[in-house]
Amino acid sequence: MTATEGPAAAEGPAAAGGGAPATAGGDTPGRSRDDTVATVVRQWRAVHPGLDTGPMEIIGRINRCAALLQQAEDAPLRREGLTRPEFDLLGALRRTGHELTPGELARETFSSGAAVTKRLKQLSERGLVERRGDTRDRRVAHVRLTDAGRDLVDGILPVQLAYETAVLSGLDGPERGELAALLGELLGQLEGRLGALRA
Amino acid sequence: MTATEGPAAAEGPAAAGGGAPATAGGDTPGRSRDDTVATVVRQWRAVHPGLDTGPMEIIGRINRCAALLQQAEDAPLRREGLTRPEFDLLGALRRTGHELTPGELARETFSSGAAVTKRLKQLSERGLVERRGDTRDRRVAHVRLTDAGRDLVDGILPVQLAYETAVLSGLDGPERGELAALLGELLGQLEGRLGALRA
DNA sequence: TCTTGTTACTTTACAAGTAAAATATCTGCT
DNA sequence: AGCAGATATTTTACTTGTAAAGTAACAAGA
Repeated sequence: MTATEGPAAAEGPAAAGGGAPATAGGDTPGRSRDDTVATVVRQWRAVHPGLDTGPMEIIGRINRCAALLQQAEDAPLRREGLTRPEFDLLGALRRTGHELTPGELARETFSSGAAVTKRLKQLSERGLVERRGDTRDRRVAHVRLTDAGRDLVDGILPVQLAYETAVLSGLDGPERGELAALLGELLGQLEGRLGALRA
Repeated sequence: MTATEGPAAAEGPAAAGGGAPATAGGDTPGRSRDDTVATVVRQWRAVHPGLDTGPMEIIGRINRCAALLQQAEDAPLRREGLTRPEFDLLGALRRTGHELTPGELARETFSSGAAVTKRLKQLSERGLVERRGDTRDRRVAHVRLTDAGRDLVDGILPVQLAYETAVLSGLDGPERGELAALLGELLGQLEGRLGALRA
């Protein structure tokens, strides 16, 4: 984002900047609840009328949504004494269905190796994961869920999904589909191209 | 997100879950770059066929996009020796155009008061902000940008916006407009209703 | 005027992540 | 065999955020 769209500051007016007005849910009845980003972008435009604040409308909102969603969704996890990164780690083991090495967990989980090391230590102290050394290559470890770990994940997952469904219930079916598709396209591009941009 | 959509783990298939298929840019020529979330959701569905993984497609992607965007966009800021939260704070002062109290900065910036206190300390040591006590109420302080602070923000902002534009260039104009509108609607709902849900 | 409650901000103790260095082990070549 | 360079993971030192307590100052009623 431009200036202020971290989890912290926000940006941009309603739907101006980018391109076309909303396709589907732009100006339906009770919809247009003005979001914080709209206000922030308005302020920026008043101060710097020349700048194209379009990107703020997307990036600012993504960041702000991510922050709010995370805060909200941490609740069910905390009830079970897990942080999200911890749950992500356990979830990676659960959904792949097999053992993973710390390195694979780091990649799967988009976090650093050092962070994974720390989490594994805690999770294994809690009896949720177990590790075993590779017999061929003694540098590598293999991590697997214990029964308790698997049960914990399986118990939380439906609750989380139900909670998420409730959180998204403000959008109707078609809107959710559109949003998912657009985000998927953006994400695909970001994942494919960001390395290049960064260089 | 459900299980794994923090900045860490991801989720869900392409566009299935939610509702309608993509409105505009669903299956155009070279588009459908498969994103990580799609893979993750596929894995979850294989393990738990009964669960509705729809929310993952949105929430997982928002989180992942936020993580990638943040990493990418930190670059221009770091060049100037700022973290994003620091820039957000300076930006809040710049875009409002007047002094703010620490408390207002915390609200404007969506961060805790303690965090603002720390940042202000560092930023004023660097000569980017100044503080003065309120004469009426000696509990409150007023923070303002120094000239150096203002120049720094004004110098970075265009670079950031240009960078963001480049990052979003994978989407065409109408898609960007749609995405901004949908995110705006979601965010409006989240900001208005999350407190209620949390309760 | 005391004193109770609130507000504004800061401090402290602590949890968690990161980058860079450290360890240990493997691979391929000579 | 022996060594140079890669890999896999952990360790260390440090940064930053948070929650909770602490400090200071205001407001309003008894």
